[in-house]
Amino acid sequence: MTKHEKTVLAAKTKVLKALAHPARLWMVEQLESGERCVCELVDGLELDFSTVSKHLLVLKNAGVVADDKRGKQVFYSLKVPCVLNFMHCVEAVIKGEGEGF
Amino acid sequence: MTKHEKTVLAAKTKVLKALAHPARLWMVEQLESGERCVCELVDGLELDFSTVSKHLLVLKNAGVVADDKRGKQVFYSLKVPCVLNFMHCVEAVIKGEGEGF
DNA sequence: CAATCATTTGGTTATTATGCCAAAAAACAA
DNA sequence: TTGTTTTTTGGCATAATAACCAAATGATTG
Repeated sequence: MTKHEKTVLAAKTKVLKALAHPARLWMVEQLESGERCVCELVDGLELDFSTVSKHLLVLKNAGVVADDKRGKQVFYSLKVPCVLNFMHCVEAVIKGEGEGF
Repeated sequence: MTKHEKTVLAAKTKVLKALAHPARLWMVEQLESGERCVCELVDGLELDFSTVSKHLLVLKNAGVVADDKRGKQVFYSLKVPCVLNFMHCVEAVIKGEGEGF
């Protein structure tokens, strides 16, 4: 494996890791229907404000979401909606349909 | 969030976590062009046989790959090829194309 | 059966991730 | 300015991952 291939692999992995946590995946799914402020996400999850904030940072660093501060609130939005298409495939895995898609 | 929603989320997360490691993702990509025995995957990665074997177990438990023992060798194959479609989206994230797909 | 090859399992250690609390910032209101 | 609201940051304890080595298993060959 070349150095470049390793770099590409690491970059892909970073995105996947960002999505690979229930709280983060839930937030990404919420953002499918539009932006949300941090407080709305905290309400949905049963986690500390600081914890949610850190999860959002992980998603942001991976390039999955964008943040926009307006007044006292920070609104997060989905930068790359295609990540959710994938979930249909994942659902196929879950249902054990195999060979799908 | 209902108990059922949590269960679904955990199942999706399991698949994503399985893919979210460079060695495992690399192996999945290799399997795109057909089954491979463990030894072939060990050759490509610079990892111990036992480490590769454990990574394959993670992928198997997540439902992403299937194993088939034939003679002394165990062949792994991709159960759900659609996981690779997703990588096009991930590549869009990496390139910072945003808004893609 | 003994020896060998391919793979898995068990155990240990190092690194990374997660969650909470407390405190700092940033924007606004009084 | 002082206080209030919203979010982020720092620190710490605990849990989950990942890698290696050594040993065990399973299938085949001599």
